[in-house]
Amino acid sequence: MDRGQQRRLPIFEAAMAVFSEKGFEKATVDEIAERAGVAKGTIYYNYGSKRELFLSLVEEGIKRLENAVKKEIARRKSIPAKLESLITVQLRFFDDYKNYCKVLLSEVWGQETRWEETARRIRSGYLSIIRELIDDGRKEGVIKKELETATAASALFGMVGIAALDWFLFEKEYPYDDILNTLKTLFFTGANCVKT
Amino acid sequence: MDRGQQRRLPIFEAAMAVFSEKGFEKATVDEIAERAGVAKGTIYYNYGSKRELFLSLVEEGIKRLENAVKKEIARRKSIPAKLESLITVQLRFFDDYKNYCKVLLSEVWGQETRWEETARRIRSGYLSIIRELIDDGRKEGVIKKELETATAASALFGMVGIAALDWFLFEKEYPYDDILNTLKTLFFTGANCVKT
Amino acid sequence: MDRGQQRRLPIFEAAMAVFSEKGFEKATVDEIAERAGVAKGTIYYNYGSKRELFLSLVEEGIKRLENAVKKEIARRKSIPAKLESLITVQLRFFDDYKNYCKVLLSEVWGQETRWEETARRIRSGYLSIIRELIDDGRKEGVIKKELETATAASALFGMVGIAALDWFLFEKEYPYDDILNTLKTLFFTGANCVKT
Amino acid sequence: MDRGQQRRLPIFEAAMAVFSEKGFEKATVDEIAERAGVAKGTIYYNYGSKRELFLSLVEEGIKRLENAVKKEIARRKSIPAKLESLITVQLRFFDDYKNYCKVLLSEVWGQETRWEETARRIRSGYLSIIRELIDDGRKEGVIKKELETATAASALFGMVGIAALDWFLFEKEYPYDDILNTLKTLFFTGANCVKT
DNA sequence: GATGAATGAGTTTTCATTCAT
DNA sequence: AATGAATGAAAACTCATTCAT
Repeated sequence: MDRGQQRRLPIFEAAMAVFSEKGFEKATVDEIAERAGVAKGTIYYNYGSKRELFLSLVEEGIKRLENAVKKEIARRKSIPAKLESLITVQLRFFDDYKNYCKVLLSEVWGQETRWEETARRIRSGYLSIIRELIDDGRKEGVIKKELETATAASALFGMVGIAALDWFLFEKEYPYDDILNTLKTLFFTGANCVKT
Repeated sequence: MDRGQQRRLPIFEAAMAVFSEKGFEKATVDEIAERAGVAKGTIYYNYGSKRELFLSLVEEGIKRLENAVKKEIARRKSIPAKLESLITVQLRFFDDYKNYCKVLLSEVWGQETRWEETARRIRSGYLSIIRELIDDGRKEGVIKKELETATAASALFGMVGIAALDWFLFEKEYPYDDILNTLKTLFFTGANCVKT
Repeated sequence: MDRGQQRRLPIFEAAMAVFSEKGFEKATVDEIAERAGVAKGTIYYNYGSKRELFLSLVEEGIKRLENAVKKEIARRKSIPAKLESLITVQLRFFDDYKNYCKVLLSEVWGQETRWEETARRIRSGYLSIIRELIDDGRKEGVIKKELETATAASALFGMVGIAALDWFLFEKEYPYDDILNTLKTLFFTGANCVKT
Repeated sequence: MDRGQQRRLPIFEAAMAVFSEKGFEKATVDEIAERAGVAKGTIYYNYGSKRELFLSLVEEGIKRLENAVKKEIARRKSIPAKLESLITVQLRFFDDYKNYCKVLLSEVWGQETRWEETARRIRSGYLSIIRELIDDGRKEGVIKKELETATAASALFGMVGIAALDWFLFEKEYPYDDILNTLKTLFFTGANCVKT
């Protein structure tokens, strides 16, 4: 949402809806225009091209996720506490912006050739937040040294993201808190029972 | 590969290549035909439509993953050992079929409306293997009871899948074995250091 | 330049530049406005339409050519002297207004259906000046009677115009005066050597 | 007319008609398709793009003109006779292919930026034939030495071309032979009466 | 069985023009 | 008088699919 033009908001929201329902290719500018209640030309007047509209959407979303995460992390002292709120925030974000996350995963994570630069920026932007936390944790001795940082970061993102999507999109039988707890337990202490 | 027609194999492989490079929409039947070294009509003769070709590809792939996993799992006795080989096999599969996995993630996971039935089948097909293992493990007392089964299954799939994709597609600086070990450690014992 | 509005001049000049660079169709009102440093609406306020702007440009140009030619012609007494200065003036005009002449040739001479009335007026306006001179010359016995007047007029316009364009747009290796002399020699005494 | 596909000919001819009536920009592929009696896709199947279709038209035309001229020139012995038949052939060509010539002049001569390479090739291709003749004539002493070759060549092309166009497109009151004679007389002996 | 020329519905994009301010 | 955001008709081009050979 770069500037305050009132025309951009409805377009932005219609675009989010259509892109997440249809994917980038199947989404048509006609439909976005119709849902936004503006003429097709207005979209081009404001965004230049379908691709630009899409990218501005993606950028905006990731910015929101990063901000939300950074804000929460700053509040916590210990690394584990920071990682815990990262899980909480990412899960909530995936819930709040289901559609956006679907788009993110399917278009941007999937077809790196087409969104090359944007994809790379998004990935490294968000993942490096996680990576830094894990790295700091390893140095402080609260995170296992034997974990390879980058892999652990991707894994954390993946476990939260995929679990969230599967839950939001397909199964809803068990409560939200169960997911959150399961993910935290899994990440911090693993699946194995501690032998006593 | 339904039957043994020699025409189908080159088409199948060309399709895999093109779909994974371009995604379903951007891939053209013309290009698949050219790479397969057959005429465009031949594709329609053998597969009926672009969509059918794509779906047969997806089905075949998931069948291979399921078979590989089931075979390895059958060899192991204990649940943890079975889960360990599941991680190994899935990681290897993502490495062997990077392109296919990219397609899987971006097209099938992303746009459930369009591939609805197929997507659902794939997800529940593969995920239910994991779920069963986890469930059995909980009953046997080797997997933590407090984990919600479906979430843990999705999380396992997601951590392995996303870590694998990030590694294969973007960063390759650290050895394959590090990933494998990191993922196993993470899943079984978590990231936290054990206090002594 | 119909009236003295200061807004019209910059638009007029920007339009000349853009039309001659891009041609009528490829030229956009947006670009003309930008180069003129006015808002798009201002162009419509002053000229009504893109077409009107273009035509006013064309009219103005041809008026200038006609005036220049008529003024010089009036200074000379003999028909040959008048024709000689017509060649000189037309050549200079094509040099001074290269861009305009390009537009004239490509848009107005080419597509008579679209500018019908204007094209006809321009052609007959300027050509009839030449025709009259040739006709008078024939009557006076200084121009060959066997020449068909209209053809000779067109030919004179064409030889000067095309030679000028080719020189201004493509080759510049030989001096301006050579062209002028060559054209005069050619028109008055022809290419053949006089047998002695 | 590269190959013998029967579909290309009607498209080629419809394109010639539409381009010469409307000019390159105003001509629509839809209209060409309709007039050719084929589907729009067929045009793209055969020519790749509107631009390519146009250029293939232009190339083909200039090839025909060059061939016609070269053939006639080869038949004559003396330079003046060769130049005379050049005039004859060019005039006839402009008559036979009025529409093509209109396109040639208005699009290719006019907007050199857009057809750059093609325009340059056409111009130098045909003009260099004329230039060589004039150069040879100067060396042999049958063409006036004081004429600058390139200018004389452009002038000859221009006088024949513009006179032809003006006649074919606007005035038809006087017979074809008058034009031919007028042009020959003008080029070889000039407009001035020989003083006796 | 295989082919590839032909099709036409569907998409993105452009841009002259309008009109409320 | 001047502006520029908004419009929507029009155009180039793509490509899955068909079908005569």
